[in-house]
Amino acid sequence: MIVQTPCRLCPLRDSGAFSPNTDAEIEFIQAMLTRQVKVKAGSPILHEGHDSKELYTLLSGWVFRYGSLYDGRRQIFNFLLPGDFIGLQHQLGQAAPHGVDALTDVTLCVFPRERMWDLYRNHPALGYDITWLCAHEEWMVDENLLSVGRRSAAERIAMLLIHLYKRAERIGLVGPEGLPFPLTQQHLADALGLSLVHTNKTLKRLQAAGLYSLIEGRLKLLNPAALARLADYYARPLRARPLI
Amino acid sequence: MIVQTPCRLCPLRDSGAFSPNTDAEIEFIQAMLTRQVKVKAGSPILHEGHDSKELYTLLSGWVFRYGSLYDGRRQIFNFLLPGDFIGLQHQLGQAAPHGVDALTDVTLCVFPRERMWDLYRNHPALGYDITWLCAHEEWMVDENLLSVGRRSAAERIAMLLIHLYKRAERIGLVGPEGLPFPLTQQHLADALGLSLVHTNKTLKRLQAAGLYSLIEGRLKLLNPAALARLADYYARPLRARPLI
DNA sequence: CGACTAGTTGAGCCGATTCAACCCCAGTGG
DNA sequence: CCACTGGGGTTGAATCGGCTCAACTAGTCG
Repeated sequence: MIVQTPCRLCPLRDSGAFSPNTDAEIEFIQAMLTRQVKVKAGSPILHEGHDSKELYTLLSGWVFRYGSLYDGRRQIFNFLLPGDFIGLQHQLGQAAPHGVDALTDVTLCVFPRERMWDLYRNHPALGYDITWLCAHEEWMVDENLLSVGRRSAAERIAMLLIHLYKRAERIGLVGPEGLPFPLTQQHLADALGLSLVHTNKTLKRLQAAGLYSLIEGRLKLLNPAALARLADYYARPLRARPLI
Repeated sequence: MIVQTPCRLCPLRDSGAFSPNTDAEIEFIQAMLTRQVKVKAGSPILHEGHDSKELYTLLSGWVFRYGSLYDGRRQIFNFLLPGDFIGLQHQLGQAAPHGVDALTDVTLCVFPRERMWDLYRNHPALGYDITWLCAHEEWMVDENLLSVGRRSAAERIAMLLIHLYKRAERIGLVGPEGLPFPLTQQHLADALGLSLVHTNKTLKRLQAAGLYSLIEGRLKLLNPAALARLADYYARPLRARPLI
């Protein structure tokens, strides 16, 4: 498949959420990019237990990372939004410790893993950025672990809704009608460490309490303050983040 | 405080668990090292909500990383053993999203954060290694999240015991009497997302079933196969890991 | 000798789970 | 055209794993 837009004109960079790169860096990224691929909603991107020779940047769409147990119990580790980087956790030649599935139709920028080394050598700033992205993702998993380990069902839901909303807002995904929200209740349950039924009931309770609305697949936070209080959510100062 | 041993002779490197570095790299690390510090068991190393200008490599002792909620509920994200790197998640000038406490008496190698940039520029391989360490730590948090989200109490405990034991074994911490095990039941509970009381009861059940023993602070896995089955644990192939 | 920390154990309760229906809607194929 | 199917969502009932409360032991430290 042909690359539609050159990295220089990457639509993500317009959102203002990402830190600028030098022309040389962008050129290098462009040269490293082997192709773009589209993946259908619901399809796997990386298989649990297989290795992959590629890394991806999520250009558009939603994706989630998960692990599972032999009997099918599944835990979603985190959700990835456009601009996020996929595949760092996989050591080359080693089985993937987790799976990655497309939540919506998705466009990916594909990078060969063996070029990574060139990146670190030729553009140390980009190497630094990749570490940043990795640390950032770990922070998100930490947050989720704190939720699953110590928050009640309602608190977990509040946290997840706020957090996803803020992230999406940052990259310009929130329109006047709210945020197009592709998660099913099963996804929520799997991310929160809850059962589907209990997720549903708690969701309804929060909705009835007027904390949020979800109409025609669009999420609105009707009472962000109450949600934040419930979740014990603190907004971290927003700053530009790297984009590879 | 004076640095006791030069990095070249770092005792950790003898365990065979770490990948070798070139002389130039080790020299660079040595030059970056500002000092070594000792921290008493139970003392904080990084404060939740404060920023730090330093990074650390854990030279000896055990440490844990945690987050907490306004009312004191605490979740331990992971435990760090000698050779692990501390402080990546903190953005410079940004409040730490988590705290790090010493579990035992601890020795740390201290690196100034502002030298990181030099490291990436002068020794891209070391930059690559740091990314590796970060990805590895994220993987451990993933594992823990899978436990807390989807495993039963007994399964969680089995998983944690095996995992800690294997990691400690790898770096030569396991002696003929077993593994010196510094965690209290409160630590276990906080790591597993369980209450102290329930952790205690489940622990006793597993012990009575002959799966492990913990005498005089030393852990032995009496029935590793049964533990692994219970936890749905798969050993990943062991390979040398970077050490900074 | 308190005072404090870590561990142990029982009783009762509750949040979350499982099981089981049922609804709505969008495909899809006869 | 309609019957059938499957995915997503909703709801009630019964159950249970894990929680809280509470009391008690053993060891250690000043």
